[in-house]
Amino acid sequence: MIEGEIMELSDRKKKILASVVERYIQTGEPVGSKVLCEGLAVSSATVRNEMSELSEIGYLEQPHTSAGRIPSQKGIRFYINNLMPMYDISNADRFAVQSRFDNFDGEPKDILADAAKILSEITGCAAVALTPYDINAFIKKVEMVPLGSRTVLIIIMMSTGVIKSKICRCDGELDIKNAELFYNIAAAYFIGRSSDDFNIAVIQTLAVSLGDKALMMTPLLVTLTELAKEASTCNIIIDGQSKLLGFKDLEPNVYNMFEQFKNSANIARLINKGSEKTNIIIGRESMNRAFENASIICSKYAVGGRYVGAVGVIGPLRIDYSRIIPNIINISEIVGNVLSELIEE
Amino acid sequence: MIEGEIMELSDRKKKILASVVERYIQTGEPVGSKVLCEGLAVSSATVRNEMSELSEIGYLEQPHTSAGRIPSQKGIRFYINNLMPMYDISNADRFAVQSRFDNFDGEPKDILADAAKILSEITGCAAVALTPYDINAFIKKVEMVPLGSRTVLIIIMMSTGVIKSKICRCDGELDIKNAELFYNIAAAYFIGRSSDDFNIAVIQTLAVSLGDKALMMTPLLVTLTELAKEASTCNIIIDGQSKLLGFKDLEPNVYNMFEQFKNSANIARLINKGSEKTNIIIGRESMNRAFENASIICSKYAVGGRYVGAVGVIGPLRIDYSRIIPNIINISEIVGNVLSELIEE
DNA sequence: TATTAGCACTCTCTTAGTTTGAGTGCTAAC
DNA sequence: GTTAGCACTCAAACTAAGAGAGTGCTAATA
Repeated sequence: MIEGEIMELSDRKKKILASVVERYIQTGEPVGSKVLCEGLAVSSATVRNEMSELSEIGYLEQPHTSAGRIPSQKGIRFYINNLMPMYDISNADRFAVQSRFDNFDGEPKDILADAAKILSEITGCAAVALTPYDINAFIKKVEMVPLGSRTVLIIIMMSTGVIKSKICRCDGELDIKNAELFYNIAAAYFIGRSSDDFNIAVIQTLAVSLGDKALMMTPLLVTLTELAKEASTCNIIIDGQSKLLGFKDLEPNVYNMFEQFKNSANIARLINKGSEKTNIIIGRESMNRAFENASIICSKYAVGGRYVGAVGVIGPLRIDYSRIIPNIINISEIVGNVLSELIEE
Repeated sequence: MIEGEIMELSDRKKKILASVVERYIQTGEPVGSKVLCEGLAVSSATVRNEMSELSEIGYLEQPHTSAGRIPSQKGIRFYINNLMPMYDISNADRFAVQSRFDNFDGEPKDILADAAKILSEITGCAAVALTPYDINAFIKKVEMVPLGSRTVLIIIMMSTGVIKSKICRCDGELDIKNAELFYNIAAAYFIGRSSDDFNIAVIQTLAVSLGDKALMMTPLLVTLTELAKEASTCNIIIDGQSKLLGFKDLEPNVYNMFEQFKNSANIARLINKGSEKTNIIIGRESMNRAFENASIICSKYAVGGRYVGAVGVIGPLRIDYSRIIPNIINISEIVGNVLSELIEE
């Protein structure tokens, strides 16, 4: 065996590696040469020789000398890239999921919460969903609704379909004139712009130009700016976290994983990684200690032809990839379709 | 010792019980007679006799014959009711928390989320907060905002200060006339009423009376009904769940506890239990297996002079009661004040 | 040359036995 | 009522031995 790294594996080695991975995923136990030679027309000794070579090039490893082999993370990666059979999801399953989104009537985050819930149910793992984030998102509509004499609800709608509202308390009476001024300012400075186009400094400049109306308008504009920021940042929704408690492999990291889940930005980066639609992150590939024994499988959804978010599953390394991957892809496509319908009107 | 149950404990027994509870809370280890006799001017044998009697009446228990004593749940209950010193929270601490709510500008659920967060930080345990629930709550205001030609956002504001909004998709163009009709219906049938006053059946009757406008109005009214229901049900907010993973005592139940947290109604019932402002639930008193090894400490907050919700902490039985209780009470009072200010205008 | 049977070897896991130490309960004396 | 003294109990930490699964290596075989 010279230069294992770039060597093309023999068919028999591939078959053995695939068997080890599949058995390991099923049982969680190291796999010995004896059970493997049943499926191949060779003796256990031959299998042992092959396994020993697969160990040398880092695809298999041994928990200890007298145990069978388990696939290394590198081995799982090779299996996924080259050996894993890819079944398509059955039409029955597809429609079962689809039907849960029919007649959907709500905001993007509700759809994504549902998607995460379904995904968690199907997979038995934790599921993550990201709300749409589009670098080109802009404010589509701004509305205000007076709730009390000095309290208004400000509502913002983004081009991504995201809707957010926030209460704002004013320093003075909010009459028709002030409302009109607010709408004019919104139309002139906010609508059609992205949240990157303004910040507190811009608001201050704007406020100065308003003269004696500044005192009245500033809280409203600050709230609007905050809203735009919030509506433009991608939120993460997690469902079924507690299911991770059931996996022994994850036990040493489960607390850290839970802590990571609070760090939306980190998770979003992980889930959105890469430019491919579907992305699988095996253990240490995440470059995050909390997930060193976890697998993250995610699939981006497209709204209006652009990838703006993703849904995914977080589980143990020995997750049932070939069953779960098509399900995640299916849901990401359904979510994309539903969200696309929402904004096109 | 005749009839232990109703016997008044001697001062020495009280002192011993208190010492056992306090030491156990601090260390988590069974407490032996040797360490206890240091604080009392008696020998360990005397302490052993006393402990043996405290065990007989069920205030102490032994993990096994040759271990020290730990307080039983009944023992902890007695300690809390009769022996625990109650310190008041320092002014510095009080103001530190108060300052985090100054200039608060938002919805009740944001305040409660902040309260839960702070409580979880202070206590190192999971914290729960209930959004205001008032059996006498009524709809104070209804608004609608068109977002697209067939999409409107309906907004509801309750007498409790709770604000909710929801998107509704209509079957036809929503012109001024339809909007006016909607506002008229809202004023006539919804505002001033509680969510118990209407349901799908009422809406159907109402729809029939609308004649050819029914098709247009029904989705709006259904959404409004759903909103009223949602805004009237008490939501629970949980923070710091993952902190429970750190407590060994809770380990066997932590998965079940996490599952329970999804059942808002159950948790709400538990947290709102009793008529006292402050409520402590020791283990099995919760009548819920998931919490049989947990303590729940909660304190109700008042809005406009009525208890409408509560904040609380969930942790192990050996939680530091005397430090945590005043903190929970403090936060519940601050939350009540902030929420009361919000609705009075 | 690739494959295989055979066998010594390694290492975990289980079970049983031992020791240690903390802490108790009881008794008899104070 | 209190205490010193002592036998007793039990968990936890070690040790030892045996079983079992699975390996690596070697020499024979096709």
